[in-house]
Amino acid sequence: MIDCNSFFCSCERLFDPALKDRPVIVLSNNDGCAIARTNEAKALGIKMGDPYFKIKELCRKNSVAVFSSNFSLYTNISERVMNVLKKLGQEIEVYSVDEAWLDITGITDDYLAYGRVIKETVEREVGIPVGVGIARTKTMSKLANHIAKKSKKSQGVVDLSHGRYWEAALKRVAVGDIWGVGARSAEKLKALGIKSAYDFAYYENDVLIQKLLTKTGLQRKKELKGIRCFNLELDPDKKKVIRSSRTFGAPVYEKQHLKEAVANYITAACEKLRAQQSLCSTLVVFARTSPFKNVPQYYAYEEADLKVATKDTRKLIELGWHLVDKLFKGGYEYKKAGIELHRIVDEGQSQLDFFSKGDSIKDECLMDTIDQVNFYQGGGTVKSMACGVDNKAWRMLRDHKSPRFTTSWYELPKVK
DNA sequence: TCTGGGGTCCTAGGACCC
DNA sequence: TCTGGGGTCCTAGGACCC
Repeated sequence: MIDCNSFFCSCERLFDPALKDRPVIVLSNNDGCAIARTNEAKALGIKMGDPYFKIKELCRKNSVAVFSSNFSLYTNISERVMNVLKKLGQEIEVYSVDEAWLDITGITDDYLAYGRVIKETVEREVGIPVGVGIARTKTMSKLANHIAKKSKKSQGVVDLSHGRYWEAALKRVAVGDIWGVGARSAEKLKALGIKSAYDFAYYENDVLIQKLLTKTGLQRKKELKGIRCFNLELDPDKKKVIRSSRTFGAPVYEKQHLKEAVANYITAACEKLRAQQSLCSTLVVFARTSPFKNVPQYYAYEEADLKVATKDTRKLIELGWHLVDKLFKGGYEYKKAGIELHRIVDEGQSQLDFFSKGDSIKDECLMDTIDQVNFYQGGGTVKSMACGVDNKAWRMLRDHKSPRFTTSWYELPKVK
């Protein structure tokens, strides 16, 4: 298991060496809360998910470098990391933007040394620091990675593939830090006297564990003892749900603005839908007021089915607007809206309807062409007028965004 | 003024079938 | 006195992940 350290922050540091040793944080959309922190920032007491307005003063006093999230940059750097990793193992499963599992079975007889090679290679070729955890199962390698992050002595690489440090490792990790054991499960286990990963692995009543934590919970327990239950997923499944939602930069009061936002979200979701060669036949639209604000609250949710599945942005926008008409109530401060595409099926496998038509060849060609134009000319070059022109009323706030150094010709770093 | 976004898997229970 | 047995599909909600 290879995991990038403070990934988003490390991406920002990559293009500004002066940030080395300085505390750095990256904020969520709308500059809402902290979603990535370097160790220096963690040491200042900044927690994951802390609202920015609450820590602003702390950041100013300690000259914390603050960034809005810059996902085009992070995604691109992530691809580079994964490409380097691919060359270093037999098989790879990219687990998230900053994590991957690599199968290094039989590549070496010294896994610890090879782990260091992996770490050094990524750092040299991409410039992103990583931690490496090596073990026989996914759950154990996650645990090894967890220790690699915490223990200074390990220098970022921990090998638990042999028995030597295995017990000690289980004893030093709290049960709630096991991959897949969240707060709720940890609480239930505590009631049984299980505190460490070691207690968990050696708890004798498997039937009770399955009852409390379901099948996957028991599988994780087995994995701690080296019994493999989760394999590398080399061919990731297509998405079964595609969601797009945003908090607004400013509250929205007008139906027309809500419709614009919804049209934009549908556009983004449909691009993903077409990219995985799927169709969908259920659309969900929701909108809500801010639960943090002392104003009249309203949560609205509507869904509708199409007779025949589609990937045509225009059809779904039309349906989406219809749903906004149904759910909109005036007099509320809308702070967030979103859409979901459900009942997703593969192209060519959708159920036809005797009386209604699916997407025509012409529709499909139009969508393909728009996707290609937007790919080569930049997102949003061609879009539906339904998406609005300036979106000023509700657009996201991003006051601290770094340039898209690696994905926009206009924002390339300058060399003096 | 002010608190993110996008996913997956599992289970129980309802509804239905023969 | 007193009404079987075996199965599937779907959905909502819980829990978890990054």
